[in-house]
Amino acid sequence: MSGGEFNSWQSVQAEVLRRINAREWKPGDFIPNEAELAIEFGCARATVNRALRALAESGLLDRRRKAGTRVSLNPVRKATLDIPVIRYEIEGKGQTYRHTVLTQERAVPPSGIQARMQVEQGIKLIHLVTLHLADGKPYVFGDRWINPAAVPGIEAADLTVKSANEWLVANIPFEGGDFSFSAITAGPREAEILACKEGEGLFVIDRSTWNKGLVITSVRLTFAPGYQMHTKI
Amino acid sequence: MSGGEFNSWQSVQAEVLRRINAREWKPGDFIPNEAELAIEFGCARATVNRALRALAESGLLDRRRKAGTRVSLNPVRKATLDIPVIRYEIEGKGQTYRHTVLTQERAVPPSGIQARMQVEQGIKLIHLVTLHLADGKPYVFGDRWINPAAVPGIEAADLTVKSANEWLVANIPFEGGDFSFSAITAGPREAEILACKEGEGLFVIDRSTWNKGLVITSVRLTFAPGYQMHTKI
DNA sequence: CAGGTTTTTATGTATATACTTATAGTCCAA
DNA sequence: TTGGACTATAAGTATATACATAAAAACCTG
Repeated sequence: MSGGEFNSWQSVQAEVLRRINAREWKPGDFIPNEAELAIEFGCARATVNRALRALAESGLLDRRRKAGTRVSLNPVRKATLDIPVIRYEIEGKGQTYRHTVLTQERAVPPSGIQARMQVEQGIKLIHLVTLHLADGKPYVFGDRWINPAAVPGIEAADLTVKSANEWLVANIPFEGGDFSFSAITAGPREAEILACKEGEGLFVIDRSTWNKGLVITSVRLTFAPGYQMHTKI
Repeated sequence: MSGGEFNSWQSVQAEVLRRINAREWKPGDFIPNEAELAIEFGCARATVNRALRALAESGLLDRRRKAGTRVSLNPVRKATLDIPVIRYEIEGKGQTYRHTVLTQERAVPPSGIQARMQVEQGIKLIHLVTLHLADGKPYVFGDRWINPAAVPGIEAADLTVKSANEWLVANIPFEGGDFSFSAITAGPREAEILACKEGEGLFVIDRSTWNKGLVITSVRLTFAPGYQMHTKI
């Protein structure tokens, strides 16, 4: 034992990874505890802790107090994906960005939205339909509901200049958000707005964000055919 | 100054978050350095470091040596999503899981797969089409290519018992993976396998995983209509 | 003043030590 | 045999200290 050349948490992490990959430690196995590993690696326990904590965060190890650390049995892989602002996404591809507001109104939301946003029945919300274009071609359109009670200042904002999303990101802090990703079949409305055929499969992101218990906004982004969201582990 | 009640990195993190949300520190602003915050909060610099590091990892702060720490200008929100094993996903909903192998063959892959998997032209790979069912109904089907050179033992495995994915997860370590999410329009083949109508929008995950420079497997999962992938920030 | 060198500084990390906390396991009593 | 109390243990965290490292800023020098 006591190799003694492990003097950074990254090197400890690499060695632990190596052992997992080499199946010296198999899925489900308990690995030695921090104190033992610290002795073996010739470093402080805090260094081992740092390495193992990072691996646990990425889902490769399961750690529980008193129980110990084990190699994940069913490694629920955690992919982290960046939720970009659409303008940056388009500009990042070297295309020119433009957006137009198709409709803007105050209206009582349909019951699905009303429930999702947890507002009382009959309350009017801001309803905004916008189209984002890349090099002049439809890229994605957003059907968005905003709760004005949760967004001071929204009434005064000119959302034709900055998109609603950008305005909200810049002006309203938020605690969290729900995302769901799915596919829909293009109906007449989607086909017209996105200039695609009826019956095409379209990628959809539904998102709501909230702050201090209030749902700020709920939006459905419907992307033009061919859109891909990409990520790596 | 020197409030002095911040004695855990979580409480420091909460206070920093509060200041960001309250716009005491605005996007783009530099915040005081670790040493100053440690004095103000009445804790050790390591504690401040732990709190700020976590916030930086989640994308809310930008940190650079010597330059300092600032509130992110365009907070690229990072959502982490769990990539589940399909069986667990189905069983987690209380449904019964079953899977069938539709076809299994060794074949030269089409050029797209061949390029993606970085194998030489003309090399035969294992091609596997499987259908996963929830409560007897089609849930998702997988069109998978496996590089046998990267997967010792796959020839001997009986993939009709355990699904290919489960077998691979349990037996072959991997370093990383590419994921992409998109929507397709159901053609005759998809409609038949998934028992849906032609022309419906279907959610699709394309994934390849690799280890030691070799692409192990590349799979396209095509989900039955209505599938949603969910995540929170 | 351009270009390179040195200094300064804020974050990054390692370590020993001490204490906290969750909890698996054990023990005991009803 | 069950269920609650106790205990031992492994991870989790805080702290002071020291040093490493990247990079901005200041300083030369030709």
